[in-house]
Amino acid sequence: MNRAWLVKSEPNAYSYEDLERDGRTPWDGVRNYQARNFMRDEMQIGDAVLFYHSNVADPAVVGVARVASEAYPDPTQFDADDPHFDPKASPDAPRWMLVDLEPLRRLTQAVPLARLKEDPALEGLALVRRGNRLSVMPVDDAHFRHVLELGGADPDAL
DNA sequence: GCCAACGTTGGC
DNA sequence: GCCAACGTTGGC
Repeated sequence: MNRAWLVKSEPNAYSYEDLERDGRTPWDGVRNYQARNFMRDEMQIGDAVLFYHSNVADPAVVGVARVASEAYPDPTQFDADDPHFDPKASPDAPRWMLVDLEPLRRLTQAVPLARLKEDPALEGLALVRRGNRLSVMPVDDAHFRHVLELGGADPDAL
């Protein structure tokens, strides 16, 4: 049984359209231990991932992606020219792990944060918990299915 | 190990 | 641009 997840991305930096264009992308730059642990320890190939656009006028879940690789070291941690460079990491002792993501399908209707917040069926969804700053988080299967339905997608047809 | 200072996230 | 929430850092 695959699990479901949600990742946040600022569309100015990397949008769902960018993921569709690229076909596949390493989910790099995550520098939070809890988020890393989810990717490193719990994500499995084939898991479904809600793709959320943050830091925009109307933040929303806009598409579904899929985990496309096992976890491996985030190469940006070793690159001194990269903004996500971590001087305390080395190839022998990597600190930050990531997985690759592939686009599955864009939602026919984006599901805005405001909509998620007001829906009693989504109570407990980590994204709408106050003060939540995680950029990678697990999503209950029932919540996942509900968000897809709100977005006009059939959860059984992924 | 405590905790104040600081930086970041992200909604509004 | 503001600011609340939260994680990290570093002095002690």
